[in-house]
Amino acid sequence: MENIPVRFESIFSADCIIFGFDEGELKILLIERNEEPFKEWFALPGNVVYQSESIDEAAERILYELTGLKGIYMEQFYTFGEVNRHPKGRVITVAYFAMIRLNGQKELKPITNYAKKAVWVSVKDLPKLAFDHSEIFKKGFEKIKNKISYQPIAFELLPEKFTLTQLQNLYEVILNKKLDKRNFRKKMLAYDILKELDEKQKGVSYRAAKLYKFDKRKYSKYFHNELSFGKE
Amino acid sequence: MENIPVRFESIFSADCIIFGFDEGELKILLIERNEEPFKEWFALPGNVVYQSESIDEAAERILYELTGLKGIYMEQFYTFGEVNRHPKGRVITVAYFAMIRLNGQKELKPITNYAKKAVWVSVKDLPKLAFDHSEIFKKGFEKIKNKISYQPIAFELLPEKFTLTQLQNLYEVILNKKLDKRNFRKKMLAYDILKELDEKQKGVSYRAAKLYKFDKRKYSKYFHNELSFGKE
DNA sequence: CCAAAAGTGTTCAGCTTACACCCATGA
DNA sequence: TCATGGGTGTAAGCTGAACACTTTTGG
Repeated sequence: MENIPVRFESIFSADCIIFGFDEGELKILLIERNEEPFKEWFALPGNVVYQSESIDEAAERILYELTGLKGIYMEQFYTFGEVNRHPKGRVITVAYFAMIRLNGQKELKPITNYAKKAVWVSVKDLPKLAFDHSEIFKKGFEKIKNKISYQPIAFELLPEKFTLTQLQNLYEVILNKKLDKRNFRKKMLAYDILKELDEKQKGVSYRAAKLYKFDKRKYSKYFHNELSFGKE
Repeated sequence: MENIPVRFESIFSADCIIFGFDEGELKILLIERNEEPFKEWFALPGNVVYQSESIDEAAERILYELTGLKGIYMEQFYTFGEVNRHPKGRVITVAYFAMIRLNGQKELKPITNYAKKAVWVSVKDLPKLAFDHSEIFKKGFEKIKNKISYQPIAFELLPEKFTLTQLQNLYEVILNKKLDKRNFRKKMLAYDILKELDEKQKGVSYRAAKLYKFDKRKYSKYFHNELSFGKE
C-alpha cells in the first residue's frame, strides 16, 4: 500500500458535529472562524491533525481547543477527500459526531483564538457553512437519524433526569415526524433501559410528569441487531 | 479547521477489501507485496492517493493497478489513523469495500509490479496481513455482515443466474449460521426483488433447481429503513 | 430404486399499529 | 373551574420462528 511513490503536501484534519438538544430544538455547535479562508463564516469545529496524535485524539483535542468541551467521545463517520474541498490546498478531513447534554450554555469559549466564539445553532436554521461543511453536516445528520432508529442513543442529549414526553419530543425532532404517545411509551419502557425515579417534574402549571433516568447497565443489550431467518 | 498551523510530511492512502464468493466460500482479494516494507507479505490492495484525484477515484485506480479489476464501485467504511500504523511514517488510510462477481479467475494480474500477484483467499483462512490490514479486514467484515442483514446486497457476489439454495448458502457463510430453508425462501421471495427464470440448473445429479435473477428495478425500495412508533 | 437436493404451509407467539378518554395540577 | 399536558389498554393485523414430508432427477 504505502510505498509512497508520489509525495505531495497533504494535510488531514478532523471536523466535529456536536449535537445538543435545547428548548425543544436539535442544535449543533458551530464556531465562528477568526482566520482566512472563510473568516467570520460559521464552520464545524475542526482543525489539523498533528503528527504525534491519532485522528481520534486529534478530534478530541480540536474540539477542546475550539469550544472548551473536554473529554467528549466522538464517533468517526466519514472521510471527505474531494480535491478542491479546501481553497488553500489538498486537505482531507475525517468527520466525527457526538451527542451531548447541553447544560444551558448558549455560547462556549474557544481556548485558541482561531475561533471567535462557539455557538449552538438549531439544525433547522443553519447558515451556509465554510468549506464543504454543509455537506458534512448533512451526511452526519443522516447518520444519527439512522442510528437513533436502532440504538437508543438519544439519552445522551437529554438532561440526566427527563420525562417520557421530553424523550418523545426529541425523537420527533430528530426523525421529523409525529409519534403516537401510547406506542412510544410502551416501546421505550419495553426496552427496559429506563429507571423510573420517585421524583416528579417541578414548576409546570399542569400535572407533573414522572422523571426517568437512563439505565446504562441494561443498555449493552442493544448493541447487536441482525436479520435472522429463524433457527439460530 | 484547516488553517494549517503545523505542517508535516503526511500521506494518505486507500485500501480495498474486495469480497467474492467461490466454491462455497467467501473470499477476499489480496496482493502479495513486491516492495519493502512487508515485502512478500500479503496485504489488502492499497496505495497512495495522488494530489489530483479524490479518494474515491484513488481507490478505483489503485484497485485497477494492483489487480487489473476495472470500474469497481466501492463504498468507504472507515479511516484508520493510528500514529504508528505504517513503519515508514505517518500514513492515514481510508478503507473501502466492494462485493463482486467472481468469474472463476483464481489469480489476477497486477498492472504495476508493486504487487507480485493478486489472489483470492478464503476469509476463514487469511494469513497475517501487512501493516494493520488484519484489523482493517476485521472491521470491513463486520460492516458487510451488518449491511447484508438489512440490505440485500449479497446478489453482487453471485453469478447472474443463481438458485435460492446458492443464495442461502451465501447468507449462511457470511452470517456464519444455518438458516431455515422455508423461512429463507419465503422472506427472499417476499422482498420481490428476484425474477424467476424459465431456466433450470444443469449438470446436477438430483432434481434441478430453478434459476433466479436479481431484479435491479425493484431493489431501490430497500434503501430506507427506519424505526417507527406508528402513525407516519 | 436410491441418493440428493428441491420445493412447499401452517401454527403460534410476539410485535406493531390505530385509536380516545380520564387524571392531576397550578393558575 | 379550566386549561394543559400526563397517563393508560385493547383489538387487529403482520411478521418471525419452528417444524417435516413429498417431489424430481440422474446415476
